[in-house]
Amino acid sequence: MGIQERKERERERRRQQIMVAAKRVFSVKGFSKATMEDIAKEAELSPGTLYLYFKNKDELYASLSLRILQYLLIRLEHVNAEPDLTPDQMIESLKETMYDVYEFDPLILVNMFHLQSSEALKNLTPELLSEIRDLSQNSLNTMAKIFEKGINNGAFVEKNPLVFSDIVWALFSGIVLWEESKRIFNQESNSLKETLETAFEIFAQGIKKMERR
Amino acid sequence: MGIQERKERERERRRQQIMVAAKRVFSVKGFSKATMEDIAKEAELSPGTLYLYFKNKDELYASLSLRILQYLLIRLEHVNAEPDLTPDQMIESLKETMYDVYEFDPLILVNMFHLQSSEALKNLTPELLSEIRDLSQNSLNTMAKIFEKGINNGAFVEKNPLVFSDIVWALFSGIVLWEESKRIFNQESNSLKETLETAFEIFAQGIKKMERR
Amino acid sequence: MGIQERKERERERRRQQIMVAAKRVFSVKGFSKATMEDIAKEAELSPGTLYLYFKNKDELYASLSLRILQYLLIRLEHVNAEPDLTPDQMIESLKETMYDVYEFDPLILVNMFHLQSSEALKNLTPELLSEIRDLSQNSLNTMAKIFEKGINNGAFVEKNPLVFSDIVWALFSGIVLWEESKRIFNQESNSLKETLETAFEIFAQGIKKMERR
Amino acid sequence: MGIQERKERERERRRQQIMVAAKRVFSVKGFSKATMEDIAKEAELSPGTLYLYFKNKDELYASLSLRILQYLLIRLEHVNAEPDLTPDQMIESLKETMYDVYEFDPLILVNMFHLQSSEALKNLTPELLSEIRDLSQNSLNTMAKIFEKGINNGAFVEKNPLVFSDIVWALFSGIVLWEESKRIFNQESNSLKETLETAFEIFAQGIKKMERR
DNA sequence: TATGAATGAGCATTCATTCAT
DNA sequence: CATGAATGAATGCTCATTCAT
Repeated sequence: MGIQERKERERERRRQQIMVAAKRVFSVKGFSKATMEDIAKEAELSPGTLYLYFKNKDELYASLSLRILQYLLIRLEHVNAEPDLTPDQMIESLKETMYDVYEFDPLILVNMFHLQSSEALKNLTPELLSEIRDLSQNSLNTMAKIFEKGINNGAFVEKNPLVFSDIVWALFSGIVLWEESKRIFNQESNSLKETLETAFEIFAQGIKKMERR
Repeated sequence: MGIQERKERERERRRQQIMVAAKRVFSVKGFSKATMEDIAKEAELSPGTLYLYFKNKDELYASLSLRILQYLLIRLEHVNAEPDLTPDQMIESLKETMYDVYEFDPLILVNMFHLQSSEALKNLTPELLSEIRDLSQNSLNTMAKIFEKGINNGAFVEKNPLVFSDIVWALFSGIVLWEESKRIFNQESNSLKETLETAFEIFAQGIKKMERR
Repeated sequence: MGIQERKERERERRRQQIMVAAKRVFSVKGFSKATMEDIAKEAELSPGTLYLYFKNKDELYASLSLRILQYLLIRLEHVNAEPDLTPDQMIESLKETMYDVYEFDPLILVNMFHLQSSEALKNLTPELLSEIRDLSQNSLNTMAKIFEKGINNGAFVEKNPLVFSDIVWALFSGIVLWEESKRIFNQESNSLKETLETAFEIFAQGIKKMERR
Repeated sequence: MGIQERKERERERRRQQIMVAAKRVFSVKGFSKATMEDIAKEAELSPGTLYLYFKNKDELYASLSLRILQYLLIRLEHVNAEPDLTPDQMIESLKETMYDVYEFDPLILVNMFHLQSSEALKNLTPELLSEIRDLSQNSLNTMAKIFEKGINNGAFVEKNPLVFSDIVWALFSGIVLWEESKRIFNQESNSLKETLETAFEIFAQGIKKMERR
């Protein structure tokens, strides 16, 4: 391993260290209320150091979203790679993927919609921006491929697979946000798992072609 | 009309004027990047005036959410009041309600999740907070009642009506957020209407009890 | 009584009403933290009305000091007018005057030193400013005359009567301020009356020419 | 000298630099009219820097009072430590202490009564608050001890030493305030030194037990 | 005269970012 | 590379004062 490579590795370790700290802080305080100093303290580094690894606060934030999108894509490709899934198995597999994404990073997902603000996008490097775009595009496409199979083999009603993907992702995001918001407003709430379970079950029923004789 | 009443009306008009301006500004900039001065300018008032009608920035923001929740509740109660809906009609009716809510205030809804931050809740008057709580509770309950009917007359599979309500609301929120975020990332996107249409259709299929002979 | 005069009287009544309210509010909150709206509410008037009777906040404040200075002068002239006081009676009389001044307006006196700020003086009309100057000058002179008598009839040690006056007034102001500040810091404090009593007793002893044999 | 210690020393220097600037600005403008930016400019620092060393404006202000109280206490303990003072020497010593306190910080003393506002106390850290309390308590007690000696050895009339202390402090504060206020109102004024001289002389005469043969 | 809604300058405080060490 | 003190622009909010009614 060359010295160059070792350095690169070391640098990556630091980045991760910062991102882990940032995730924790953003989760608790939200994007705006979290300060760079909070994050620096959590990472046991000084504020200045953060700027050696991330151009600015927005970029640090966006990098977190990148990470979860990467994880999502890997999981979806895994589902897609598996041959011979029955429709029910496929939906089940998607459900588990979503649930794992949630476990991987429950609160960042909630906050990921911070990126919606076109103001927030202004401070991102074009590279990071397009990386995020590509990743989410790829995730959607992979999901669409999964549904395409189902349609092709006659298991699913004929619909645009891309719309199916949208609905799955929206369903998932919506449920996470919704549960979270109910928790905060202290309203009785079914567990995320239960709601997710039911939602996907309903979804599965809905897209299965009912056999008629 | 008494002088008292006239004043009250005038005051309400001003509040609306401010809220309309605030909605526009928050929509474009998001909560944190929008300044009170931005909003004042948009409303063609001075910053100080805003504080005559809203205790602080958070409260102004929350008032916007209140408005849409009020509209939602009214629409849902309307659906619930209609007798003799077939399952399909009911789902159709819900879909239209959601779509109208979106038209009523497309972007605030996207941002409504700002309220999730428990930090944001700190600056709200308890009255406003409980009003928001009650409204969303009532909306959920009304939606649940609608599903209860469907379950009772055997049209729907037996499931907790409250979970159904959650899913509808989450589905809706999720789709709006998702479409919005795709628009911002410049990804090709199906129209909101189309996605909503399909999603509710799938949902309807999923919860209907299939008659077999 | 002419209509002109009646109006003048009415105007004076309003002024007094405002000053009474102002005194109460300034006493509780201090000059800076008291707002014109606070005072208006206390006077059951609107903020705008205050400005019909007082040019600005500083002037309203200064008018209060004027009132107590007027009261002080009247009392001192009374003491001076009394013939044939023994040294002890004279000091006693001064002590009571000071105590009554305190009772007349305990907290404004404490705050009267707000006027020391040369910034505060900038907003006063020259008339009001010179009125305050004259009144305090007169009070001092009257006090000095009282001491002059004591010196002339051999009862007091020979010293500049004006310095005596200064000391009396400073002693009094200091004690009031000091007691007040100890009260706020929750330190055990002798009652104002007791401290005043002792202080004047000491003062009397100090300036009396002790004749023996 | 360790690096830790050097930093601490540097930090203390900055604090002093800010306090010196603050003293100047508060003296001229008074607490409310002085802005943090004024002080920053005077200290040739930026506004933000002030907050690295003082929690807020109130705390910066209170720290000034602390300093003078510390100086007072040291001087008083010095007086108390000296053995074999005659009554006259003791009073002389107190007078000089007071005069030096005035020289040390003439105008802050005038403003020290800003702390009387219970509103002002709200923003202070409990630590600072209790430090101020303890210091003034100790100063009073030390002064009381000084008088106790005088009473014990029969030189002073028998009176509560604490009341004596109160009077001395009040006398001093009162004179400073009074001189200052006369200066502002452009009234002819005896010099502080002369008034102080006379006042203490009178005080000394008043508390001395007159020897009779 | 009296009102009180509206004003807008003013200010304390925060915090992302920089840079000398 | 790492630091963390310093920066200073930015912003929410206040309140003395005005003025149309």
